[in-house]
Amino acid sequence: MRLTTKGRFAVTAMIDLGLRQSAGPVTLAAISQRQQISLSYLEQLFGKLRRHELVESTRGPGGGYTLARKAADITVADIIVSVDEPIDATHCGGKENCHGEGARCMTHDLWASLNVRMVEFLDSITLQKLVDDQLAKGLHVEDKPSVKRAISAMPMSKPIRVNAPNSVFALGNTFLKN
Amino acid sequence: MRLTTKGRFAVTAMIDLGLRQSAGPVTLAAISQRQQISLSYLEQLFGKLRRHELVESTRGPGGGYTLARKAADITVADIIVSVDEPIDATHCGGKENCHGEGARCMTHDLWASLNVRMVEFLDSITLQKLVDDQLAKGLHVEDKPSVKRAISAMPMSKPIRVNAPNSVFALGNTFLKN
DNA sequence: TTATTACCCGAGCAAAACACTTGGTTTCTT
DNA sequence: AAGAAACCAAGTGTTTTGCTCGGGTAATAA
Repeated sequence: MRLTTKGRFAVTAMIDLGLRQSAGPVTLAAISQRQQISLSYLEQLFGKLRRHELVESTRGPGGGYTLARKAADITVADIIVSVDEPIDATHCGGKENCHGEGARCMTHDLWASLNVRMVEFLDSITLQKLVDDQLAKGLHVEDKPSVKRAISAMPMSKPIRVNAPNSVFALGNTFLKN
Repeated sequence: MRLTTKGRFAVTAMIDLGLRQSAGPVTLAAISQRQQISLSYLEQLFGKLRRHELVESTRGPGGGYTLARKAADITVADIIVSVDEPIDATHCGGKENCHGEGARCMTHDLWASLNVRMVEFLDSITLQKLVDDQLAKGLHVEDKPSVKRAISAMPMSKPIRVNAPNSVFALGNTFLKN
Protein backbone atom coordinates (compact mmCIF):
# COMPACT_ATOMS: atom_id res chain seq x y z
CA MET A 1 0.00 0.00 0.00
CA ARG A 2 1.46 3.24 -1.11
CA LEU A 3 0.10 6.69 -0.73
CA THR A 4 0.31 8.94 -3.73
CA THR A 5 -1.78 11.61 -5.33
CA LYS A 6 -3.31 8.84 -7.38
CA GLY A 7 -4.90 7.51 -4.23
CA ARG A 8 -6.08 10.95 -3.27
CA PHE A 9 -7.62 11.50 -6.67
CA ALA A 10 -9.40 8.19 -6.41
CA VAL A 11 -10.84 9.03 -3.01
CA THR A 12 -11.89 12.45 -4.22
CA ALA A 13 -13.58 11.01 -7.25
CA MET A 14 -15.37 8.42 -5.13
CA ILE A 15 -16.68 11.11 -2.83
CA ASP A 16 -17.97 12.98 -5.85
CA LEU A 17 -19.64 9.81 -6.99
CA GLY A 18 -21.10 9.13 -3.57
CA LEU A 19 -22.52 12.61 -3.40
CA ARG A 20 -24.39 12.34 -6.67
CA GLN A 21 -25.18 8.77 -7.46
CA SER A 22 -28.72 8.98 -6.16
CA ALA A 23 -29.58 10.70 -9.42
CA GLY A 24 -28.37 7.79 -11.53
CA PRO A 25 -25.01 7.00 -13.12
CA VAL A 26 -22.38 9.72 -12.97
CA THR A 27 -20.14 10.28 -15.97
CA LEU A 28 -16.42 10.62 -15.70
CA ALA A 29 -16.66 13.77 -17.78
CA ALA A 30 -18.71 15.38 -15.05
CA ILE A 31 -16.32 14.30 -12.32
CA SER A 32 -13.44 15.54 -14.41
CA GLN A 33 -15.13 18.92 -14.65
CA ARG A 34 -15.94 19.26 -11.01
CA GLN A 35 -12.76 17.87 -9.50
CA GLN A 36 -10.30 19.09 -12.12
CA ILE A 37 -8.92 15.67 -12.86
CA SER A 38 -8.06 14.75 -16.41
CA LEU A 39 -10.65 12.52 -18.03
CA SER A 40 -8.28 9.87 -19.27
CA TYR A 41 -6.59 9.69 -15.92
CA LEU A 42 -9.97 9.14 -14.33
CA GLU A 43 -10.61 6.37 -16.83
CA GLN A 44 -7.52 4.59 -15.61
CA LEU A 45 -8.49 4.96 -12.00
CA PHE A 46 -12.05 3.81 -12.53
CA GLY A 47 -10.85 0.85 -14.54
CA LYS A 48 -9.10 -0.32 -11.42
CA LEU A 49 -11.97 0.58 -9.14
CA ARG A 50 -14.29 -1.44 -11.35
CA ARG A 51 -12.01 -4.45 -11.44
CA HIS A 52 -11.91 -4.33 -7.67
CA GLU A 53 -15.69 -4.19 -7.66
CA LEU A 54 -16.06 -0.89 -5.91
CA VAL A 55 -17.99 0.66 -8.78
CA GLU A 56 -20.16 -0.55 -11.62
CA SER A 57 -20.40 0.94 -15.06
CA THR A 58 -23.07 1.31 -17.68
CA ARG A 59 -22.03 2.20 -21.17
CA GLY A 60 -23.59 4.29 -23.81
CA PRO A 61 -25.41 7.58 -23.52
CA GLY A 62 -26.92 8.16 -20.11
CA GLY A 63 -24.36 5.77 -18.72
CA GLY A 64 -21.67 6.34 -16.21
CA TYR A 65 -20.56 4.90 -12.91
CA THR A 66 -22.36 3.94 -9.73
CA LEU A 67 -21.12 2.56 -6.46
CA ALA A 68 -21.10 -1.20 -6.47
CA ARG A 69 -22.19 -1.31 -2.86
CA LYS A 70 -23.38 1.07 -0.21
CA ALA A 71 -21.07 3.93 0.63
CA ALA A 72 -21.10 2.76 4.22
CA ASP A 73 -19.55 -0.50 3.08
CA ILE A 74 -16.65 1.05 1.21
CA THR A 75 -13.61 2.16 3.15
CA VAL A 76 -10.79 4.47 2.21
CA ALA A 77 -8.43 1.53 2.44
CA ASP A 78 -10.50 -0.29 -0.18
CA ILE A 79 -10.12 2.60 -2.56
CA ILE A 80 -6.44 3.13 -2.07
CA VAL A 81 -5.56 -0.52 -2.33
CA SER A 82 -7.50 -0.65 -5.58
CA VAL A 83 -5.65 2.08 -7.39
CA ASP A 84 -2.20 1.94 -5.81
CA GLU A 85 -1.89 -1.75 -6.16
CA PRO A 86 0.72 -3.40 -4.02
CA ILE A 87 3.92 -4.06 -5.81
CA ASP A 88 4.46 -7.55 -4.52
CA ALA A 89 6.45 -7.23 -1.36
CA THR A 90 9.96 -7.36 -2.69
CA HIS A 91 11.65 -6.40 0.52
CA CYS A 92 11.78 -8.74 3.42
CA GLY A 93 9.62 -11.35 1.80
CA GLY A 94 11.94 -13.88 3.27
CA LYS A 95 15.46 -13.63 2.04
CA GLU A 96 16.13 -10.69 -0.23
CA ASN A 97 17.92 -7.67 1.17
CA CYS A 98 17.52 -8.89 4.72
CA HIS A 99 21.20 -9.51 4.94
CA GLY A 100 22.64 -12.83 5.84
CA GLU A 101 20.67 -16.02 6.05
CA GLY A 102 17.12 -16.01 7.29
CA ALA A 103 17.83 -13.21 9.71
CA ARG A 104 15.00 -10.83 9.10
CA CYS A 105 16.19 -7.29 8.73
CA MET A 106 16.15 -5.31 11.91
CA THR A 107 13.42 -2.89 11.00
CA HIS A 108 11.04 -5.38 9.46
CA ASP A 109 8.67 -5.51 12.40
CA LEU A 110 8.68 -1.76 12.72
CA TRP A 111 7.46 -1.14 9.20
CA ALA A 112 5.05 -3.99 9.40
CA SER A 113 3.49 -2.52 12.52
CA LEU A 114 3.25 0.89 10.95
CA ASN A 115 1.61 -0.67 7.95
CA VAL A 116 -0.96 -2.35 10.15
CA ARG A 117 -1.71 0.89 11.93
CA MET A 118 -2.25 2.74 8.72
CA VAL A 119 -4.49 0.13 7.24
CA GLU A 120 -6.51 0.02 10.44
CA PHE A 121 -6.97 3.74 10.33
CA LEU A 122 -7.90 3.96 6.68
CA ASP A 123 -10.18 0.98 7.07
CA SER A 124 -12.04 2.69 9.87
CA ILE A 125 -13.20 5.49 7.61
CA THR A 126 -16.05 4.82 5.25
CA LEU A 127 -16.93 6.61 2.09
CA GLN A 128 -20.25 7.41 3.70
CA LYS A 129 -18.48 9.37 6.40
CA LEU A 130 -16.54 11.41 3.89
CA VAL A 131 -19.70 12.13 1.96
CA ASP A 132 -21.49 13.21 5.12
CA ASP A 133 -18.57 15.44 6.03
CA GLN A 134 -18.91 17.22 2.72
CA LEU A 135 -22.64 17.69 3.15
CA ALA A 136 -22.09 18.94 6.68
CA LYS A 137 -19.67 21.48 5.31
CA GLY A 138 -22.51 22.94 3.36
CA LEU A 139 -21.49 21.62 0.00
CA HIS A 140 -24.27 22.21 -2.48
CA VAL A 141 -25.04 19.27 -4.72
CA GLU A 142 -26.93 20.52 -7.72
CA ASP A 143 -29.28 18.22 -9.53
CA LYS A 144 -28.38 16.81 -12.88
CA PRO A 145 -27.68 19.72 -15.19
CA SER A 146 -30.93 20.25 -17.05
CA VAL A 147 -29.24 21.01 -20.34
CA LYS A 148 -27.15 17.95 -20.84
CA ARG A 149 -24.42 19.39 -22.99
CA ALA A 150 -23.79 22.70 -21.37
CA ILE A 151 -20.47 21.26 -20.45
CA SER A 152 -18.16 20.55 -23.31
CA ALA A 153 -17.70 24.08 -24.54
CA MET A 154 -14.30 25.24 -23.37
CA PRO A 155 -11.31 22.93 -23.47
CA MET A 156 -10.50 23.25 -19.78
CA SER A 157 -7.65 25.72 -20.16
CA LYS A 158 -4.53 23.64 -19.56
CA PRO A 159 -4.19 23.57 -15.76
CA ILE A 160 -0.38 23.83 -15.77
CA ARG A 161 -0.15 21.14 -13.18
CA VAL A 162 3.37 20.07 -12.46
CA ASN A 163 4.54 16.62 -11.64
CA ALA A 164 4.35 16.96 -7.88
CA PRO A 165 4.39 13.59 -6.19
CA ASN A 166 3.71 11.88 -2.95
CA SER A 167 3.73 14.64 -0.44
CA VAL A 168 0.84 13.09 1.38
CA PHE A 169 3.18 13.03 4.30
CA ALA A 170 4.60 16.47 4.05
CA LEU A 171 5.37 17.18 7.66
CA GLY A 172 5.02 20.87 7.76
CA ASN A 173 1.98 22.99 8.30
CA THR A 174 -0.39 20.40 6.94
CA PHE A 175 -1.89 19.52 10.28
CA LEU A 176 -5.57 19.86 10.87
CA LYS A 177 -6.07 23.55 10.82
CA ASN A 178 -9.76 23.46 11.63
CA MET B 1 7.30 13.11 5.85
CA ARG B 2 7.81 10.45 3.35
CA LEU B 3 8.67 6.86 3.84
CA THR B 4 11.32 5.42 1.62
CA THR B 5 14.09 2.92 1.89
CA LYS B 6 16.32 5.83 2.75
CA GLY B 7 14.42 6.19 5.98
CA ARG B 8 14.69 2.48 6.62
CA PHE B 9 18.42 2.53 6.03
CA ALA B 10 18.77 5.40 8.43
CA VAL B 11 16.83 3.62 11.14
CA THR B 12 18.80 0.44 10.58
CA ALA B 13 22.08 2.28 10.81
CA MET B 14 20.97 4.05 13.97
CA ILE B 15 20.07 0.74 15.57
CA ASP B 16 23.50 -0.56 14.67
CA LEU B 17 24.98 2.52 16.24
CA GLY B 18 22.84 2.19 19.34
CA LEU B 19 23.86 -1.41 19.77
CA ARG B 20 27.56 -0.70 19.75
CA GLN B 21 28.24 2.80 20.90
CA SER B 22 29.09 1.75 24.44
CA ALA B 23 32.47 0.72 23.07
CA GLY B 24 33.21 4.17 21.73
CA PRO B 25 32.67 5.77 18.33
CA VAL B 26 31.42 3.52 15.57
CA THR B 27 32.83 3.96 12.07
CA LEU B 28 30.66 4.15 9.02
CA ALA B 29 32.88 1.58 7.41
CA ALA B 30 31.86 -0.92 10.08
CA ILE B 31 28.18 -0.15 9.71
CA SER B 32 28.55 -0.42 5.97
CA GLN B 33 30.02 -3.87 6.43
CA ARG B 34 27.44 -5.16 8.84
CA GLN B 35 24.32 -3.69 7.30
CA GLN B 36 25.34 -3.90 3.66
CA ILE B 37 24.82 -0.24 2.98
CA SER B 38 27.22 1.58 0.70
CA LEU B 39 29.71 3.73 2.57
CA SER B 40 29.15 6.91 0.62
CA TYR B 41 25.41 6.55 0.97
CA LEU B 42 25.85 6.20 4.71
CA GLU B 43 27.96 9.33 4.71
CA GLN B 44 25.10 11.22 3.14
CA LEU B 45 22.60 9.90 5.66
CA PHE B 46 24.83 10.63 8.64
CA GLY B 47 25.52 14.09 7.35
CA LYS B 48 21.83 14.79 7.72
CA LEU B 49 21.56 12.99 11.03
CA ARG B 50 24.41 15.08 12.35
CA ARG B 51 22.91 18.33 11.14
CA HIS B 52 19.72 17.38 12.93
CA GLU B 53 21.77 16.70 16.03
CA LEU B 54 20.90 13.07 16.41
CA VAL B 55 24.53 11.95 16.19
CA GLU B 56 27.94 13.41 16.87
CA SER B 57 31.13 12.70 15.03
CA THR B 58 34.78 12.48 15.96
CA ARG B 59 37.34 12.54 13.22
CA GLY B 60 40.66 10.94 12.79
CA PRO B 61 41.82 7.41 13.56
CA GLY B 62 39.70 5.84 16.24
CA GLY B 63 36.92 8.22 15.32
CA GLY B 64 33.40 7.57 14.16
CA TYR B 65 29.87 8.41 15.23
CA THR B 66 28.06 8.36 18.53
CA LEU B 67 24.50 9.15 19.48
CA ALA B 68 24.08 12.79 20.38
CA ARG B 69 21.63 11.93 23.12
CA LYS B 70 20.32 8.87 24.87
CA ALA B 71 18.72 6.27 22.67
CA ALA B 72 15.60 6.58 24.81
CA ASP B 73 15.34 10.20 23.73
CA ILE B 74 15.50 9.54 20.01
CA THR B 75 12.37 8.47 18.20
CA VAL B 76 11.89 6.85 14.84
CA ALA B 77 10.07 9.97 13.71
CA ASP B 78 13.18 12.01 14.53
CA ILE B 79 15.30 9.81 12.32
CA ILE B 80 12.95 9.71 9.39
CA VAL B 81 12.29 13.42 9.40
CA SER B 82 16.03 13.99 9.41
CA VAL B 83 16.84 12.05 6.29
CA ASP B 84 13.63 12.34 4.28
CA GLU B 85 13.29 16.01 4.78
CA PRO B 86 9.88 17.44 4.16
CA ILE B 87 9.41 18.95 0.78
CA ASP B 88 7.54 22.04 1.86
CA ALA B 89 3.88 21.22 1.77
CA THR B 90 2.95 22.09 -1.78
CA HIS B 91 -0.48 20.54 -1.72
CA CYS B 92 -3.32 22.07 0.14
CA GLY B 93 -1.20 24.72 1.80
CA GLY B 94 -4.01 27.10 1.19
CA LYS B 95 -4.91 27.64 -2.40
CA GLU B 96 -2.95 25.52 -4.85
CA ASN B 97 -4.59 22.47 -6.33
CA CYS B 98 -7.55 22.68 -3.96
CA HIS B 99 -9.83 23.66 -6.76
CA GLY B 100 -11.80 26.85 -6.74
CA GLU B 101 -11.34 29.66 -4.31
CA GLY B 102 -10.42 28.92 -0.74
CA ALA B 103 -12.46 25.74 -0.71
CA ARG B 104 -10.09 23.24 0.78
CA CYS B 105 -9.99 20.05 -1.21
CA MET B 106 -12.35 17.38 -0.02
CA THR B 107 -9.78 14.95 1.23
CA HIS B 108 -7.55 17.42 2.98
CA ASP B 109 -8.68 16.57 6.48
CA LEU B 110 -8.44 12.89 5.78
CA TRP B 111 -4.77 13.00 4.82
CA ALA B 112 -3.98 15.41 7.57
CA SER B 113 -5.46 13.04 10.13
CA LEU B 114 -3.60 10.11 8.70
CA ASN B 115 -0.43 12.11 8.84
CA VAL B 116 -0.99 12.89 12.49
CA ARG B 117 -1.62 9.26 13.27
CA MET B 118 1.55 8.15 11.59
CA VAL B 119 3.69 10.72 13.27
CA GLU B 120 2.17 9.80 16.62
CA PHE B 121 3.00 6.19 16.04
CA LEU B 122 6.54 6.74 14.87
CA ASP B 123 7.10 9.20 17.64
CA SER B 124 6.01 6.66 20.21
CA ILE B 125 8.84 4.29 19.33
CA THR B 126 12.27 5.10 20.65
CA LEU B 127 15.58 3.95 19.34
CA GLN B 128 16.13 2.34 22.72
CA LYS B 129 13.16 0.09 22.16
CA LEU B 130 14.43 -1.03 18.77
CA VAL B 131 17.84 -1.72 20.25
CA ASP B 132 16.28 -3.73 23.07
CA ASP B 133 14.21 -5.69 20.59
CA GLN B 134 17.35 -6.69 18.76
CA LEU B 135 19.07 -7.75 21.96
CA ALA B 136 15.97 -9.69 22.99
CA LYS B 137 16.10 -11.49 19.69
CA GLY B 138 19.42 -12.85 20.71
CA LEU B 139 21.53 -10.68 18.45
CA HIS B 140 25.14 -11.12 19.34
CA VAL B 141 27.10 -7.88 19.57
CA GLU B 142 30.77 -8.66 19.35
CA ASP B 143 33.28 -6.38 20.97
CA LYS B 144 35.44 -4.12 18.92
CA PRO B 145 37.44 -6.23 16.54
CA SER B 146 40.75 -6.74 18.29
CA VAL B 147 42.83 -6.51 15.15
CA LYS B 148 41.96 -3.10 13.89
CA ARG B 149 42.55 -3.58 10.23
CA ALA B 150 41.18 -7.02 9.63
CA ILE B 151 38.48 -5.37 7.64
CA SER B 152 39.65 -3.60 4.55
CA ALA B 153 40.84 -6.61 2.62
CA MET B 154 38.23 -7.48 0.05
CA PRO B 155 36.39 -4.77 -1.92
CA MET B 156 32.92 -5.90 -0.89
CA SER B 157 32.05 -7.74 -4.09
CA LYS B 158 29.55 -5.49 -5.87
CA PRO B 159 26.19 -6.31 -4.27
CA ILE B 160 24.15 -6.01 -7.50
CA ARG B 161 21.42 -4.17 -5.72
CA VAL B 162 18.80 -2.75 -8.00
CA ASN B 163 17.01 0.53 -7.62
CA ALA B 164 13.99 -0.76 -5.70
CA PRO B 165 12.12 2.02 -3.96
CA ASN B 166 9.46 2.74 -1.46
CA SER B 167 7.68 -0.49 -0.85
CA VAL B 168 7.47 0.24 2.82
CA PHE B 169 3.77 -0.06 2.41
CA ALA B 170 3.63 -3.12 0.27
CA LEU B 171 0.41 -4.63 1.44
CA GLY B 172 1.13 -8.27 1.00
CA ASN B 173 2.53 -10.75 3.42
CA THR B 174 4.51 -8.17 5.29
CA PHE B 175 2.44 -8.33 8.43
CA LEU B 176 3.98 -9.21 11.73
CA LYS B 177 4.82 -12.82 11.31
CA ASN B 178 6.18 -13.34 14.78
C1' DT C 1 55.77 15.92 10.29
C1' DT C 2 53.73 12.74 7.75
C1' DA C 3 50.76 9.22 6.79
C1' DT C 4 46.50 7.39 7.91
C1' DT C 5 42.03 7.35 9.18
C1' DA C 6 37.84 9.12 8.90
C1' DC C 7 34.45 12.59 8.17
C1' DC C 8 32.75 16.10 4.67
C1' DC C 9 30.55 17.56 0.36
C1' DG C 10 28.87 18.49 -4.17
C1' DA C 11 28.15 16.93 -8.72
C1' DG C 12 26.34 13.51 -11.48
C1' DC C 13 23.86 9.32 -13.16
C1' DA C 14 20.81 5.18 -14.30
C1' DA C 15 16.66 3.28 -13.23
C1' DA C 16 12.30 3.55 -11.51
C1' DA C 17 7.98 5.54 -10.49
C1' DC C 18 4.59 9.22 -11.22
C1' DA C 19 1.27 11.62 -13.51
C1' DC C 20 -0.44 11.93 -17.14
C1' DT C 21 -1.56 11.87 -22.75
C1' DT C 22 -2.58 9.75 -27.24
C1' DG C 23 -5.24 7.35 -30.06
C1' DG C 24 -7.90 4.37 -30.61
C1' DT C 25 -12.23 0.45 -29.92
C1' DT C 26 -16.57 -1.14 -28.03
C1' DT C 27 -21.16 -0.71 -26.29
C1' DC C 28 -25.30 1.43 -25.80
C1' DT C 29 -29.23 5.00 -26.54
C1' DT C 30 -31.85 7.98 -29.45
C1' DA D 1 -26.80 5.96 -38.26
C1' DA D 2 -24.97 9.21 -35.00
C1' DG D 3 -23.25 10.22 -31.04
C1' DA D 4 -22.29 9.48 -26.05
C1' DA D 5 -20.04 7.20 -23.01
C1' DA D 6 -17.15 3.48 -21.13
C1' DC D 7 -13.02 0.79 -22.25
C1' DC D 8 -8.01 -0.05 -23.18
C1' DA D 9 -2.98 -0.33 -24.42
C1' DA D 10 0.88 2.01 -25.19
C1' DG D 11 3.73 5.88 -24.93
C1' DT D 12 5.92 10.30 -22.81
C1' DG D 13 8.15 13.70 -20.04
C1' DT D 14 9.42 14.83 -15.48
C1' DT D 15 10.78 13.89 -10.81
C1' DT D 16 12.55 11.16 -7.36
C1' DT D 17 15.38 7.54 -5.70
C1' DG D 18 19.33 5.26 -4.59
C1' DC D 19 23.81 5.37 -5.26
C1' DT D 20 28.71 6.44 -7.17
C1' DC D 21 32.70 9.35 -7.97
C1' DG D 22 36.14 12.34 -6.87
C1' DG D 23 37.76 15.22 -4.50
C1' DG D 24 38.37 17.71 -0.13
C1' DT D 25 39.38 18.70 5.30
C1' DA D 26 40.16 17.66 10.12
C1' DA D 27 42.28 14.88 13.73
C1' DT D 28 45.39 11.69 15.38
C1' DA D 29 49.08 7.96 15.77
C1' DA D 30 53.62 6.91 14.50
